[in-house]
Amino acid sequence: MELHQLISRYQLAINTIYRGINNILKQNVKHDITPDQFTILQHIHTKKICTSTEIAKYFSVGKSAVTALVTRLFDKGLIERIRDKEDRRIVYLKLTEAGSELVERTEQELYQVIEEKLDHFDHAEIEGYIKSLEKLATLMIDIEKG
Amino acid sequence: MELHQLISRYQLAINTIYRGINNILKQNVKHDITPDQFTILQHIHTKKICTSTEIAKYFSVGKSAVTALVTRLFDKGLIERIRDKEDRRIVYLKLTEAGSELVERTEQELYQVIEEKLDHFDHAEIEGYIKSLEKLATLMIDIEKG
DNA sequence: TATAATAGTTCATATAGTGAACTAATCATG
DNA sequence: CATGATTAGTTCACTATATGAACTATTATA
Repeated sequence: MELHQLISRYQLAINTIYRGINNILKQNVKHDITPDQFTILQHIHTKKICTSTEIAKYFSVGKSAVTALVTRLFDKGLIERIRDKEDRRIVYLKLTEAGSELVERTEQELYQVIEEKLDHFDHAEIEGYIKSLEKLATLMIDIEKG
Repeated sequence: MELHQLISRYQLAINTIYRGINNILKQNVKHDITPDQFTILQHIHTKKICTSTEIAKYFSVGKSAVTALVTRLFDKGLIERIRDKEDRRIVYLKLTEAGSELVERTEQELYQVIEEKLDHFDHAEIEGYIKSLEKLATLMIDIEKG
């Protein structure tokens, strides 16, 4: 099997999967925010607290894009900006009570939808696929570093 | 293993992988087009010929978004619009000579970059991951249908 | 033939991205 | 310790992509 062909199959598969997930997000992330905004909220939620620069690096976008996005979420009352007292350049981002609730409620809704859909399939088989995915993710990180 | 936890791991892995690919695209798709535009060109290239409506359905976006994107590609001389003679509502989209060349050249460049990176890893192992990915893609299509 | 449906475009508007120029704060070195 | 470099974040002008409603033109159908 040629690497060339593998890459092409890989690209097709990953696009199909990603489109599928994105559709599930589009159809189920309600509450007046976009899928992108939800992704950022989710990121802050798992990190508890973080900065714009961290988000920009993690998602590989410019800092100005993050400022704009964060401002929209701030205006909706979903995150707060807290200045560091030691280093006053840094602004920490943290979910507000409303933001946490929104993330948790939406995750629950998403899980319910996905679980219903996955219930017809063999769980052990699915777990196998996901382990492969995780190894691929590790490989991707290795590739990006070196 | 709970489904809930599996989904969460899945989401993290797929995001990592997708971000990685997107970065490779961003860094390597030159030639004055965006990654989104390249994706559409690639789609038309594999289909040989298709319509705006097909693209809109495939990528789950509105027809007006496709019109805008196609217009940009048309203005760059990368695709042509051909009216159906039987049904004059339909406009077929096809790559121009320049468009085909751009897709093929860019794919070659991408493959070269990725192959270099993958060369340090076990090919059989990678093939296993990709087979898992493909099964997951099939599962995703099943989920979307039913 | 009148009415539905379909393919695609146009328009107003919102979101998300870039990169350059900027402010403010901190670091680092001669 | 002063000055220059670096860092964090914002602002601005601009572009790309997305939505949905209203529209034109064409074809299908009852």
